[in-house]
Amino acid sequence: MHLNHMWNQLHTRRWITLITIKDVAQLAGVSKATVSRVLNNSGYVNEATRQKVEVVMKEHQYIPSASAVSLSRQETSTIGVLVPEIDNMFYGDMLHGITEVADQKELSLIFFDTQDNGEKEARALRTLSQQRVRGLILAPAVDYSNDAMASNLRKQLNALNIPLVIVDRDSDNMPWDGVFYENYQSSYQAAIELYKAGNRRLGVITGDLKLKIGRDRLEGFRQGVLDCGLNLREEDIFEGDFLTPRAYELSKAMFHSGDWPQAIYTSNNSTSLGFLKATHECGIEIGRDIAVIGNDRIAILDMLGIPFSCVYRDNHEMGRVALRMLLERIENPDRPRNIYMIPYSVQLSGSERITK
Amino acid sequence: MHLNHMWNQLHTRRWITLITIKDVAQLAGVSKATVSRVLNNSGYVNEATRQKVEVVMKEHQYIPSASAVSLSRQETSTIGVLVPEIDNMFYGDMLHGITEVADQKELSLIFFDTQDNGEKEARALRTLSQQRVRGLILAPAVDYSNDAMASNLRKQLNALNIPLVIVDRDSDNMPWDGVFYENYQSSYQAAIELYKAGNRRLGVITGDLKLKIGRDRLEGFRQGVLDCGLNLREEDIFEGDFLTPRAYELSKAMFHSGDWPQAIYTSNNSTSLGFLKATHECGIEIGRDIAVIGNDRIAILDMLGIPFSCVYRDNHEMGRVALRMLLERIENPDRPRNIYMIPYSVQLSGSERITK
DNA sequence: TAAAGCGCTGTAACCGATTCCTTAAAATAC
DNA sequence: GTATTTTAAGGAATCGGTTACAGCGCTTTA
Repeated sequence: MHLNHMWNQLHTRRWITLITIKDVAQLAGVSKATVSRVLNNSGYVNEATRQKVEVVMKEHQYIPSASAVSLSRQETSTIGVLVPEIDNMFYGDMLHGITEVADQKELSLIFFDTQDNGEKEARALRTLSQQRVRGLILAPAVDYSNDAMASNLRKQLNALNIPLVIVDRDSDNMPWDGVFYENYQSSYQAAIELYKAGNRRLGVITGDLKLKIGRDRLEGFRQGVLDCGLNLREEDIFEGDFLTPRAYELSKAMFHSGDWPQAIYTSNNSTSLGFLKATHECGIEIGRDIAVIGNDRIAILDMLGIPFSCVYRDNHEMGRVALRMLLERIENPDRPRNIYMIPYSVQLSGSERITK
Repeated sequence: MHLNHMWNQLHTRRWITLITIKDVAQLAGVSKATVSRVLNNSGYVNEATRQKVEVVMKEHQYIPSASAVSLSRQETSTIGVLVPEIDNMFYGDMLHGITEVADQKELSLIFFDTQDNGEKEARALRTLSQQRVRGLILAPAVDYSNDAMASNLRKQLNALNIPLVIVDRDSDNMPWDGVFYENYQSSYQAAIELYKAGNRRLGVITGDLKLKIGRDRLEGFRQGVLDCGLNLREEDIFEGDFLTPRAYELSKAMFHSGDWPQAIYTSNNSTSLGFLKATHECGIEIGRDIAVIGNDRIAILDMLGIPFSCVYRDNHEMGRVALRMLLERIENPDRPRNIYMIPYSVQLSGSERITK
């Protein structure tokens, strides 16, 4: 109280030099070591001494410096989180799940948005490494087994040698833990559902096929179509990139061509939106002119009562699981690689069927 | 390369002790000070020496510890970001804007989701203070001039004495910089638009009136109604909380009552969604049974071609402005308080009018 | 030719914590 | 009453950087 006041006087409006452990020690008439023991509840401290120190700490609002603690303990209590586009609801939900667990475990999160850009991802990794984060949750921007940047990024990640959980976007032959989604199976299921609803000519707007997640969704769907005794025509495969604008363009072109599949599978939420935008603009009516099933749920559509069938997973849960898994890895660095597959759910609303 | 290898052997699968400045110095045959000079491009360094050091750094993938740097420099390069609910698109967009600028300026973000909870906010502030963040962007969970928790939080923020920008949610008599939105005026405008569209009995689903932002939107709307020569009936003011479930309940009750205003103003995006959900469930048709204008744009509705008129601002821009403002404050702690009002836009789509 | 200045580098103190080691007093055992 | 253990607290090294200062060789200037 008194000290703070003095400092305020000295450098008004400047960065206030916060009170340090040394100050607390002096004010309480003990050594730094003792204050540290009080702080961490470690070792022997006489009850009276503890009280004395605690009073001083409270009175002066002592807050230990995380940098100093990290430096001397040789570890931080921050977790890195890296996602490709935070303005996609999917990652918002996931991040929410992560923050929930982080809050419980008193961890801080350092956050990066890589904007689907491999170079930004590399930069972010470097920064995270400087920060000496305790662990990392990574939703990669690129396919780590494929992309041109990949080998660099892999090297970087290996060099970091940090507890790591990959979320959402799998790559082949990765040594790291992961929380993924049954991309193949859910997409397979999407085909089945479209078939069961009576559609016989099926199409798909794919995601980015440079990503394994994109290929898996296409191949799962394709296999589903085949197993229904149908075939997936080449011209009914529209190669997208998981983003809205491209899906929109593809869909519009498709409708303008005048010839399209009875039913379409859209590979993620952004793709679905692009598709829906096009249907609206082209005067196409779902349930009359075309049927659709999407990957990813779009909560707003449900609220509005707009029928939109989908296969999806719990994004929120995905975030929670990811951080929990990371913590287990941190606890036990030697345990074998762990992969958790978030199960998919099917939500049928009628949009997968042509009724009119 | 060689060193890393050795370490890998020693403690396999353990946290690798990264190479330090001391190691680099030794390997390059110079002192720590010289390495530091190379690192920061400060002071005199002979070109040959610089080369030598840089080679060693590159070869051994030297990455300086942020904790050590912060400790000795007495400042960090991290910014704290605190939002009430990251799974609301609004904050996702804002965060995106923030990350954009942070990336340019090579700043790290420490992120917290307070879930509209004052206690979590207090905890987060404590953690941020430990982290000695360079500055803080805060979208408060509570009204700092009103709420029961407020005085504690205010005290805490004052104690932190950290460069601070408040975003989105204003409070009275706050000494801090802020980036806000023309809540009063935009809501006033909403009333005007509803009037111009021919509606004469207007209603509102408010936000949380414990928040200034909620009160401003209500009062702006009320004044607008009055200035149109109408009055805002008490029974046409539905007191919500900015969240979807409550707005949904209120709207449903309103429709069940059989008597409702010609036009409704919904106070934010979540409120709009609750309202829309209710209209759908109750078989109410917008444009026939009721007109609506919302605060906040809902991008998906535009894509789907669902008419939804609104007053709104650029959330993305809001994030960018906030961080830029924060950086200016950090540069110049003595400058007078700065407030930026994000202008509002009006988007009319027909939903503000009853045509059938 | 001596003093001053410049370019370059190293030594050592420091930032704010933790922790090992030591010492001393108090409590307990024999 | 002495030996041993337990409790309590301080001194000092340490973590990995930054930076003020000193020193040295060489060039420039009076």
